[in-house]
Amino acid sequence: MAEERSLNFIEQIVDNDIKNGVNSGRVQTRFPPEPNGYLHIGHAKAICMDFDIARRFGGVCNLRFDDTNPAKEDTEYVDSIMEDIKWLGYQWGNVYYASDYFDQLYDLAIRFIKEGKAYVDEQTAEQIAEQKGTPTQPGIESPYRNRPIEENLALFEKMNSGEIPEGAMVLRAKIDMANSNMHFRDPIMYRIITSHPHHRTGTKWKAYPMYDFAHGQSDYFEGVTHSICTLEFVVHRPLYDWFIDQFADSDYRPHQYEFNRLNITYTVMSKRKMLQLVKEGVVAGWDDPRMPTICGLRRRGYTPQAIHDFISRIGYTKVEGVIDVGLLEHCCRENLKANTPRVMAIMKPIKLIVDNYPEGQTEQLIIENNPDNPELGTREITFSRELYIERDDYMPDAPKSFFRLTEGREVRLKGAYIVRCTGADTDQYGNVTAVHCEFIPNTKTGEADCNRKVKSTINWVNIANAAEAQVRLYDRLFTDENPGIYEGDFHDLLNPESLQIVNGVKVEACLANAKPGDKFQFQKIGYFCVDPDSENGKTIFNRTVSLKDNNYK
RNA sequence: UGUCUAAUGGUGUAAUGGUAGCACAUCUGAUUUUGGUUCAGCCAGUCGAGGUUCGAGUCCUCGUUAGACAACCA
Repeated sequence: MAEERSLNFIEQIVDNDIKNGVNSGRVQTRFPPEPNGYLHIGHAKAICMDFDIARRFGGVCNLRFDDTNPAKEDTEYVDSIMEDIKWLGYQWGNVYYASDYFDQLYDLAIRFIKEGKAYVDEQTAEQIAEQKGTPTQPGIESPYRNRPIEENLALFEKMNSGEIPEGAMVLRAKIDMANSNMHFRDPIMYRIITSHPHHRTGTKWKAYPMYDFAHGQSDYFEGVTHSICTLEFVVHRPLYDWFIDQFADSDYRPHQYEFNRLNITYTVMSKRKMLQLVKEGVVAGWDDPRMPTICGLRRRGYTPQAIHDFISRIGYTKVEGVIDVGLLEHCCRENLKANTPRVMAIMKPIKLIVDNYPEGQTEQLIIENNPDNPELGTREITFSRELYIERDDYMPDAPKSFFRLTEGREVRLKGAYIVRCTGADTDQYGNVTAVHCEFIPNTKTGEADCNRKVKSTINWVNIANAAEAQVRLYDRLFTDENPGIYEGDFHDLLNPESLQIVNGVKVEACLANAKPGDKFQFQKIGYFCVDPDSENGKTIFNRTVSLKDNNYK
């Protein structure tokens, strides 16, 4: 690659840190998902950042599950997260869990108490919230703030032994109730959770650390140098640094950097809303092809390459914006274009009878799988007197701008003859039941008259050996460009036509053997991927993305 | 009426004090055995006002606008 894109702002920081010998010039990152949902394309952006920084600067990226809230977390998610990261093409150095550090964090909390930097508060959540103040008003101190150290120690131990019920007490850092940064107003370090066992430690612990008391410490324990996250954590950074400064015993420090999270038009990128869509059955599951989850995109037919291309094009900055979903689709087409066979599928079939082609006769034609990529080879298709074509490819009394079949007009049947339309049969209601045509001899590829000019080439499949398929046409889940910021109920914005199922689609015989995950271009229609729901004899195709919009239709 | 973060074509991003460039989208024309692709072209931008400088998108000041933050979530 001759042209090298410029470094993004975080890569520049890492580059400078190495030059300046910060943390001995070491680079260590981590991807820290909470195992409480499936990864989505926003996570993919973070994954690419964390892993690519490590790869590019000769460091390591570890996987760390931020599992400090047993009420929300589950091993189901751990497994899917690992699968999705691997699918994107990355391999972590080590797998860590924040829960691995529960002992260390507990000891650290005790140290904070002993140093007079933490206290047990037994007010209700509401009282604590009230005393927190507002951004423009300082908070007020808890009446328990100056409890003797020995009492704090004893109560904290009880918080974790099960003697104190959930919600009755918390451990708070004693910092500054008037700080302009709300996160410094005596943040909660530990809370009690007894209603849900932890997915790894079971019921061993009753008190669990909060994010702010766990994340930075975990980074420190592991030796992370660059702790990269999204912009909403900017306000947490001073606290991240503060906690570490209280106990760090060397010059080494992890540093947090933040980039803009990914928003895409016509979709939501919040785990909470996605979970809601799944639970309410609005979509069929986390891997529903309409979901922006990694597994959803995979099932939809997106490739890791397409996702990487997309991520590299959108870049990393500190500006919050919304990416046009059209860019994602562009990257997908771009990747699939040369890598998928192009086949013929007829969505709304109507019979085409070639009246001057002998009844009972067939011929095998050789057709390229992808004219843009000869490596994909060729295949055989069967031509005969009776074919299926798209109903929309015939129009009686068509205007001049219609390039396809109408009485007297000629089109090419893709990979076969040029035919002239001679008319159509209609039923008693005037509906077209079959189209008639005559083929023009010597117009097949390579034959004498093959260069005869026609306005259009249309798709067809042979009736006798066509395979039948179900096609699932997916569209955007929301009708609004930015459903994420809609103030009302987001159900209002759901697109009722986000899934359209088409049965009775006629496809080339060769597709009868297609396997889940196989990808094709249905010529003139779009890119399709075989769905795992397919059964023997009933192939289901998901539309990954349509071809760019036609001028006509 | 707090703190923090940011502001470059419609959208996303680059230019690291020295020619404002790229991509997507839109539109136009050519090519095409996909009304796809490809190729060529058009349109279109530094939030505002001062200042520093030979020179400012970039540095400084003051505005304006937008977003984040007041979970026992992460």
